[in-house]
Amino acid sequence: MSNIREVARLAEVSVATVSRALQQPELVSVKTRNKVLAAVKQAGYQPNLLAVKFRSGKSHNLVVLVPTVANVFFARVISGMQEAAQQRRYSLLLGNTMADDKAEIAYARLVQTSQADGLIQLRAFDPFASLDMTTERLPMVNACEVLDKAPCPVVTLDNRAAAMAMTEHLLSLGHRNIAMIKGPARSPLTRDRVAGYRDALQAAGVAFDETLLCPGNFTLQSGHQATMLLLARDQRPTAIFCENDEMAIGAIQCLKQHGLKVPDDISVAGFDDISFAAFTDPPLTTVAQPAEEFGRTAVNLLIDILEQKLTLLPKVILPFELVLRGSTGPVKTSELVSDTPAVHLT
Amino acid sequence: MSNIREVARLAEVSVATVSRALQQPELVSVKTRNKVLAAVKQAGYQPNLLAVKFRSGKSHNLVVLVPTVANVFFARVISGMQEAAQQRRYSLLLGNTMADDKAEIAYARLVQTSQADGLIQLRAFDPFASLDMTTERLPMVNACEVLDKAPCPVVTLDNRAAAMAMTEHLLSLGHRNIAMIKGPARSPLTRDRVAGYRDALQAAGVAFDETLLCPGNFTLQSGHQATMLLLARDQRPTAIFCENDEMAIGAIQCLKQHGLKVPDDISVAGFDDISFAAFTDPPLTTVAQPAEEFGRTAVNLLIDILEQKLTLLPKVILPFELVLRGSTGPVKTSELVSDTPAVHLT
DNA sequence: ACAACAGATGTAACGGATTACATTTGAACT
DNA sequence: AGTTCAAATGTAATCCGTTACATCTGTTGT
Repeated sequence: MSNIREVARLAEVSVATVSRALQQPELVSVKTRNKVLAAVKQAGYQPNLLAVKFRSGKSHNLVVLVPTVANVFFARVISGMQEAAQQRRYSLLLGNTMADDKAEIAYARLVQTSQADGLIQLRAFDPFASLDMTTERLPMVNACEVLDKAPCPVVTLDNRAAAMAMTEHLLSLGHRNIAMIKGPARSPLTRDRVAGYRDALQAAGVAFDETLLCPGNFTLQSGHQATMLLLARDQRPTAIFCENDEMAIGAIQCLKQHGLKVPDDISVAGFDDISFAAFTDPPLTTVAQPAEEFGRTAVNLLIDILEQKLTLLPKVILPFELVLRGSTGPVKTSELVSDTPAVHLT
Repeated sequence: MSNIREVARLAEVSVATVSRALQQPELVSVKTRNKVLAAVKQAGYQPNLLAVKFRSGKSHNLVVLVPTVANVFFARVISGMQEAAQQRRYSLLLGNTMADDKAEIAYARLVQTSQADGLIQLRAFDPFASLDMTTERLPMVNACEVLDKAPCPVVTLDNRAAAMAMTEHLLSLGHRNIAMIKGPARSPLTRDRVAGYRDALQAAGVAFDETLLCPGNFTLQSGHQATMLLLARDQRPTAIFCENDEMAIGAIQCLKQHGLKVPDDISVAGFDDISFAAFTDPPLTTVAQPAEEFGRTAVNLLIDILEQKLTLLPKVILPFELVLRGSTGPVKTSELVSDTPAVHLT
């Protein structure tokens, strides 16, 4: 690979002139510039950007920590990141961490060792916290699943309000016996969605029943399994609110396998509005999140920090939207009579 | 950030000794090593890997060009890549290119400018070909959708045989009027799958009908749209073979919306075996591809080339598997009588 | 004709780690 | 004690582009 000295030799100028001709063309004469450009062409010269990065101390890389790219929602977030990063001439180093703390800490080291300038975390975990930090805090943005008191800017959505809105929708259809299939117990995201669900129940004067909360892990399978448990109950729920669409799709399949009709027998709602949500049978009622916008915002925020265009650490809250499709419907009157004696007796 | 000189000063040794103590511990005395390690700790020293990479000329980064990460199949491929890359201590620079040649060429420049050591392309396009190459060929591996005469190792699957196998399955169920929803026309992948489909028809003595080939673009929507066109025909197909699962899911939804039963009225088959395939109603019959294995193999191959563990350029062909689920079934006898007079008349 | 000054170009230091080569240290042996 | 040799360590060059500073060239004004 030819280097700048080779070009300088061919153009019969100094290396400084070559560098200037390519960086700030207005600083060299037209004649020299042409000579240099000709030499560049002749030598097939490509500046070694590893050298440029080394000298400048900036890698122009961003680490992205994703619990799993196989999740359709995260895939959309990554698309958005990609778009923003490309526009601002940064590259993304992808870390598919399977939500493993150790793996995330290993990726965080890319920032510590100057291989990346900053990090975007899509999970409620601070990988820098466990790094022996003699230095100051490294640049980071936390998006989607955010830490309660993140030491960095966050991009999130009012999960509590969103879950409340969806629960209110189900309540308005007459459902009183609403199950929720949650995410992993420790996640603040899950906690907030459960809180929103409880808010809505409370506002409607419906008693909260802890046993209607089923653990899941955001996969199709876990939605299926949780639904099996719900169907085994003495008193079946009339609606199931899943914390993401994958689990909702798993739930719908389980219900059908047991000969139940959605929404006639049981309503199902999801969260995220992945592309498949509009293609289930019936189409899935869900909470739409602006996934790509999450990605774009997180990247732009991080780059703003890196380029010092930002002084304070903002908290961006993106809007959600209730998408009502066919998987939720009014509770059956027969259900009210047969399955919920409490209502009948009052 | 402290550097190696700082550590050398603290440990009262030379920078060379510090470097050796950290790289090849057997070359320094135990006493010195301990002094150095203490100094490293005290200084909070982290080697600047940008400097290491610059000096070594190896970035230990690989560019991955993906048409779209939002596609579930590619998401799985990326997971596999990630896994292999991490094991061999490489990082992945993700390029979500939307199948845009210009974007891909831009990413290819990362390799040309030493920011990445090699490139993995998941599409049938050579981004290096359009780069003014005074130098030799840059390291690349082509996987999944491969070029006909790729100037590099490829990892692929016998798409022709796979499509033939699935078509044979449909033929064995009595279907004679089998539509195919294709991918983009120019893709060799699509061409091969169409060829396999034709092979099977020919072997079974069934006439090939060009109008049964519908263009699609691998999205849910395109599967839906193509199916609309098929349903508008005078003579409806009794089976639809889609070149990926997303399109098959779109097709199933469309059929249901028109009051048709799958597979009783029309059978549907897909390709890829994405996680959602097992959760459709009915579950989707499809061709399983070892997606993660594609990713792992591509990465390992590329790294082998980079580390010169490979002399010739191999072509790896991974196995496929027919996954028979509920979306395909025997053709209805009534169909044979009413809808396919050609069969009746012979 | 000369001073003053801007514009163009060159020289060399710099960034941080690695490593070839040179030098020192110390142990083992006669 | 002196020689030999291996082990340990140090010195300085190197990777490649950028840029502060120095120098040179040519123009303008008096």
